[in-house]
Amino acid sequence: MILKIKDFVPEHTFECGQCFRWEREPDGSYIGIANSQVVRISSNADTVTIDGCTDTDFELFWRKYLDIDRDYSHIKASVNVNETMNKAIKFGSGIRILRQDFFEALISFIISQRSSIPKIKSCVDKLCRLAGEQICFDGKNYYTFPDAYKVAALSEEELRALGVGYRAPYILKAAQEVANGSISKEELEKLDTASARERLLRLYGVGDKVCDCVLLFSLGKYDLFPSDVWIKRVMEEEFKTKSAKHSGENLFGTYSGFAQQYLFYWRKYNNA
DNA sequence: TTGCAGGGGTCAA
DNA sequence: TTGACCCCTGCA
Repeated sequence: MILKIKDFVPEHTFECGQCFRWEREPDGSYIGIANSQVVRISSNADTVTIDGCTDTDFELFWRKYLDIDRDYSHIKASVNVNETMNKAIKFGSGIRILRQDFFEALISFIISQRSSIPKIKSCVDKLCRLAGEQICFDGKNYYTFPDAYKVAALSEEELRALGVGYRAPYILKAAQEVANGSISKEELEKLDTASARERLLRLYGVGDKVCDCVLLFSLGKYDLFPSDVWIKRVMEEEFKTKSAKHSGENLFGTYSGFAQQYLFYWRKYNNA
């Protein structure tokens, strides 16, 4: 599958902190797994190649997952409000916000709290190996993210053995609530952003940051501006404000999530 | 080798 | 508003 597309650089999209299951290969391509499918994505100039994906797979899943139909040049123009944003947008010019699975995002971002990206990836990978389904791609084995029933059936001890520490009971309770239907993607999708936040925050172990990441990266609530240490730093340094989330959402409105990703990626990885 | 600080937070007091 | 929390990594 070969696409003509602007504003999509695999490195920017898969390394900007929104996802934990895409790995860079020696040739610069990325292999990842979503929707029980493994694919390899590479790019040059205005062309993106997806290996391991049929036309049907693309239309049914990857088009939406990769946010192919969104006009990012319009978004960039809208959030380019000052010199800082201009630099951040140039630095992460190929970022796209993925539409990830709700349950996977929920558990992954619960795991992410007070943890580094390599550690998060390692824990998520161990969880998938423990409870996911094996898929072979290019001679190697990959594992799907387990569904809520599988995770809910694990014991707290099994989860702790993955290295998630005090987050084990958070993961277990969240999985149980999704498995028994007391919270669902469908329910949250129907709610406006404020109501969806209120509902998701009722989950034990889900605070402001995790909540906003889940809603932004799996349900497309783009008016959220998840605020972590990096965003707080950049908002304080460049925008002279201490209330990062509030200021970001006021400034960027319906495009807050995109602005947040450009700023996060720039502040964390631009060491110039 | 050992010790310690800190990492994409959240809960409870 | 503050301390505790689980585990791992990097660095004296």
